Formats: sequence, structure tokens, C-alpha cells
Amino acid sequence: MSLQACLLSLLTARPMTGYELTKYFDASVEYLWHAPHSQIYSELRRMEEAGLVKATALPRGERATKRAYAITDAGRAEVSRWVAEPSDTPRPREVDYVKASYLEFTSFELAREQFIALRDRHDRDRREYEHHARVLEARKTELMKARLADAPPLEHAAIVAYKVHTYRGLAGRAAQQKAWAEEGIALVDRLEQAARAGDTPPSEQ
Amino acid sequence: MSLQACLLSLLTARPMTGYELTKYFDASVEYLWHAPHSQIYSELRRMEEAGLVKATALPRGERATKRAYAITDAGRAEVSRWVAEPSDTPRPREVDYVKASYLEFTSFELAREQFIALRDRHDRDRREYEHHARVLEARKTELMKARLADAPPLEHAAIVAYKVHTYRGLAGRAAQQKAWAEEGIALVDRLEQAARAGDTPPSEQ
DNA sequence: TTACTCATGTAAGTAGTTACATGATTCC
DNA sequence: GGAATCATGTAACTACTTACATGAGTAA
Repeated sequence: MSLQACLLSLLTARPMTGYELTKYFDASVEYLWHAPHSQIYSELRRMEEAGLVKATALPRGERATKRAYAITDAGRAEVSRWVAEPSDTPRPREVDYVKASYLEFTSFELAREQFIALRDRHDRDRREYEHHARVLEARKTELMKARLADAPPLEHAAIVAYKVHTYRGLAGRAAQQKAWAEEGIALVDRLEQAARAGDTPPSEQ
Repeated sequence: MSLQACLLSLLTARPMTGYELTKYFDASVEYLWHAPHSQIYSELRRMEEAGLVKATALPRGERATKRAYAITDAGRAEVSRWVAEPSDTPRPREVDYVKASYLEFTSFELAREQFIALRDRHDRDRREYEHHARVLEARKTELMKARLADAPPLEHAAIVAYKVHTYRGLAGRAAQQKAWAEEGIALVDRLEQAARAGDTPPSEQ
């Protein structure tokens, strides 16, 4: 259950409301895991029942309240267990690659457009990962500051280094995928030329 | 709905029973998309209702029957629509990278083990993708032969090339991830040495 | 007769998506 | 007064997982 692990990991930085957690899921963990607020609120309730987090009602304006969730010792133990646990191999969900493997079912034109879209997406991702890695390296995110404020200085290097390595890894992967998409564009070009050359002028409209 | 698209794409090669489709999901599409037989059988029924496939009852032994599914014209149109359709950006589900970013919650020892497991997994994946690319390039899979037998020779190059490009891309990605895991091992080593050096001998057990 | 592969399903549960719904506070 | 943001939820649905269940054919 990775949503639970993501939420617990975020809460190791500092206590947060469900709303704040959804914001971080849209802004910081956004690159790693997505979850809508509906799922986050209900998961938090479940985790509270399980004793992994503890909620405190806080006033919000004059009438309403909000609930701030803090991680418990049991929650911290669960995070330690989870990071060290051997991960089971994720089941393949390679939407882009499935599509790429069946591009003969469309025109060269549209096949090329698919690879162009992939190239652009991976390049955008690459830049975002790179940027986030630099921000983390400079210890400039609010969350990173909260983390380091609570941790013994000797551990600071590791806390930063693991996160930077993660985002650099994702940036490298995105760069590889961008290159793959570019080769895809070149492949479509070659196939199109070969089809034109080896073909008597076809009776297409 | 990618499961539907995967099933339809497989059925463009030749008609198949639900059982055969699950076998291909375990052996050929295994690298791209996973689905258990329970999901495949029910999805096929739904697709039949939608007119994308047509089932024919075939005898199986003397008493029982099996159902062979063939793609319909509507199904073929759906495949063409699907491959050309702009894909919406997949929601991030980066289990491995989430874990990697929080390795400070475990020991150097166990952190290293996580990266070692990742290195081994990605290397195994890389070899499997590479192998499958070569088999496809040689047009040696049963499915590829069925595909080519039905298609005009002018299209053979594209049919093969798209699939080879897909698997080579996945192999390249796996190689990149393997390298990232190896850098992870080196990172843990460095962090451990730094911790030992900068530390008065700690009171660990 | 035992084990294996072929073959097809149901059922219960969890995870994730999308839409609906409400209300407070803050800033212009 | 209106828009944006803070804040929290429910409901319906689809996708996916895991386990249970059954039975036929084939080869040792």
C-alpha cells in the first residue's frame, strides 16, 4: 500500500492537514505518486484507526475546525519497515510502449505525432526533475527545511543525497525516453521513405 | 482503457480464446501490461457486448466448449482510433523512486540491499527486453508470423520495426535504471564512510 | 492414479477515478 | 459582492487483485 507509505513519509517532516497533504501530492510528491484528495482524506481516517497517525482538531476561523495529522511511533516504525522491505516487482503498465508497438495501425503522419508528443512530454519531465533535484540539493523546499530542522546534523547529508539521487535518476530516465522518442520520429521518417520508394504510386486519396 | 486496447491488439494477429490471451499476457505482452485471467474473461464479455469482438463456441473434448474471440471491423476501427489518440499523461506511480528518496529511514546496510535488488531486477529486465527485441527482429514469434501472414508484404517492415523499437527502448530504459541503481550503491558507500569518519564511534549495537 | 495443462468462470475485496456537495476565510 | 483559496467530505463507478471453484484432456 504505497499511498499509505507516501503519506507517512510526508508526515515524518511535520504534522499536516489532509488539505496540505493533497497540496504536497500536487507539488512535491507530484512527480512520484498521484492521489486525489478524496483518496487522501479516507486513507488518513484509516491510518488513524490503525494508530499510524494521530489527529488533532484545530480551529479554522470561528466556526469550523480542521484536523492536523501527526505521525505516531507506530507510524515511524511502519516507514522504517516499508523502506527496508523487499519490493515486489511492479506489474508492467507501459501504456506508451504498448501504443508504440502497434503504430502500424495508423498513418506515418499520426505515428510521428505520437512520438513528437512523447518527446515533448519526456523533455518537460526531464527539466522538472532536474529543477527539483537542484532545489532539493540547495535545501530550499519548505518540506526539506522542516525535515532538516528536526534531524541530527550528521544525517543531513544522507537525507538530501537520497532525494537528489532519486530526482536525478528520474531525470536520466526521462532523457533516455526522450532520446527513444526522437529515434521513433527518425524511424517513422525512414519507414515512410521506404514505403514511397518501394511502392508504385499508391491509390490513396 | 488499456486492457481493452491490449486485447484488441492481440486479436488483430488472429482469433484467440480467453485462455490463449492470458497466456500471451504472461509471455509476450508480459513486459508491457499485466492482467489476470479473471479480468481478461470478463473484459472479453464486455467487449463482445460492445461489438468489438465476436465469439464462436468451439468444441473442447466431447462435452465442453470453449469460446474463440475474433476482432470485428468495429474492433479494428477502435484500435486505429486508440493508437492515434493523444495519450493523456500517465499518473506517476514510482514505487521504487519513492522508496529510494526515503532511505534515510533505514540502515546503510539495508539501503544498499535495496539498490542491489533494483540493479539486479533492471538488469534482468534489460536482458529480457533485448532478447525479445532480437526474437521479434528475426520474426520468430508465433504471433509475429500470424501477423505477417495476414498483412501485405509492403507493411512487414513497419510491423516489425515498431515492435523492435519498443523493446529496444525498454531495454535502454532498463539499462539506464540499472546504472542509476549502481550509482545508488556507490552513494550509500560514500555516505557510510562519511558517517564513520565524521562520527565519534557511535553507540550502536 | 496422479500430475499437468487446458479452459472458464465467480466472488469478495482494495485501490483509484470522477463527480457532486458544502461551507469558511481572505483579498480585491 | 465576487473570486480565489482553504478545507473536508460523500457517492458512484471502474480497475485491479486474490482467492475460490470446477471440470476436461493428456501423458507418465
